[in-house]
Amino acid sequence: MQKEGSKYISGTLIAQELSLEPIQVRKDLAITGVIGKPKKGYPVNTLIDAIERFLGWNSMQDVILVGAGNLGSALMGHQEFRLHGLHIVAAFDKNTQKAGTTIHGVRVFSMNDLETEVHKLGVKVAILTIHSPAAQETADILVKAGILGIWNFTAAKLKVPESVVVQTEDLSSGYAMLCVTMQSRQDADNGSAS
Amino acid sequence: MQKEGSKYISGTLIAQELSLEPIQVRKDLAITGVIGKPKKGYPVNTLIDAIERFLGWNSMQDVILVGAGNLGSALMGHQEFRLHGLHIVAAFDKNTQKAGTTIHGVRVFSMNDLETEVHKLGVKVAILTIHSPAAQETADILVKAGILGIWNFTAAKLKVPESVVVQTEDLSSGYAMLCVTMQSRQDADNGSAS
DNA sequence: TAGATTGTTAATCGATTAACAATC
DNA sequence: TAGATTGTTAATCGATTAACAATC
Repeated sequence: MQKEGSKYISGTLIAQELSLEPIQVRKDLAITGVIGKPKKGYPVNTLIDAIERFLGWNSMQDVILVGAGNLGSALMGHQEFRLHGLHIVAAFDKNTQKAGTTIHGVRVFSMNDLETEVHKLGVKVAILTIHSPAAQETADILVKAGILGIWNFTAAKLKVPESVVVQTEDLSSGYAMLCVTMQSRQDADNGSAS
Repeated sequence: MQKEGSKYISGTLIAQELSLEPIQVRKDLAITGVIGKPKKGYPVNTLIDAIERFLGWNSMQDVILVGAGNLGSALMGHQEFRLHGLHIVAAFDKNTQKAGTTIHGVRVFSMNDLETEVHKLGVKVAILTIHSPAAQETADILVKAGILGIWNFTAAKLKVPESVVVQTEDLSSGYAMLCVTMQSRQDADNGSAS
């Protein structure tokens, strides 16, 4: 809508586009504090700004990545993150052979350099893409280094001080969710057919 | 507990281990249908079996992957999936140069072969790891080929028939969640300090 | 003015948590 | 028996949805 030069967009239209109910859209947009005009809708530019600010997409944040394996490397090369304020400035791996190399433009360090680099770079957020069994001990190292937010891609339920925020992205759980939903869908179909 | 030879485990202990409330554990375990013994707890072997069956970890499921880029390749090489019943049997990419190659042991095909291969392999689930802008049209192709479950790693909100299940794993949303939680945590701290 | 759309207040819903009798 | 633990039933909570007056 912004590209098309529209000044306003209605919650009704957004809802239609996203297959949601208008009330859902209005409630969500209320969080941003943007006020709409009855009959016209919400001011497009203001709304985009507010949402981007709310989601933290307006400013780049430097983060580190721990575990430069398959998944870690993929995330370092994931271009879409740039659009959403995420900048990976350094990676760490327990495999000392990787230290000194560069993956998708990101320098890889030894785990021993972690605390020093975190202080030097002043980063507050870490992406955790190591194997699950070593997750807790690595999280402890991150917390000790002063990290305040952990984006956790392992299956481990991390125990951290309450000052530290953990966002877990457990891929296997996501897949299990898909399977369970498909299964219950199928059961429902069979049930109704009998 | 199974390795240690214990026959029973109490919900209280599980809760302690996972930093949950006992009632939460009891409610969740009730879904599996396993019945525990007062004073002793739940039978360990039976419980593990039931949970694995519920989550679909007991049987391997063949799936395809569409979009053999950074993220797609990482998922093909992700060993942990094997433990959770997920087996990627073929990959597809719009880049015809990749067709015929093998990534982490998975054969890559042209998008043109998708429908044929889906029928030949009899797969019902697809992992979608392409760029967001092309997500909807690719989802349409998958649906047309008979796919019933889509594990969606793009930021797009896919529109599919109600017979098809979509599980979206939007990485950027996950990161936004982390940022918003950290922000509100910080605001709360400042608020209490004033 | 008429009607679409907002924002607020109330109602519904589902999930989480609490309470407690049953039981090994 | 005493006490820990389960499973069920009720209460609480937060989020989603509905209803509707305000307004451009």
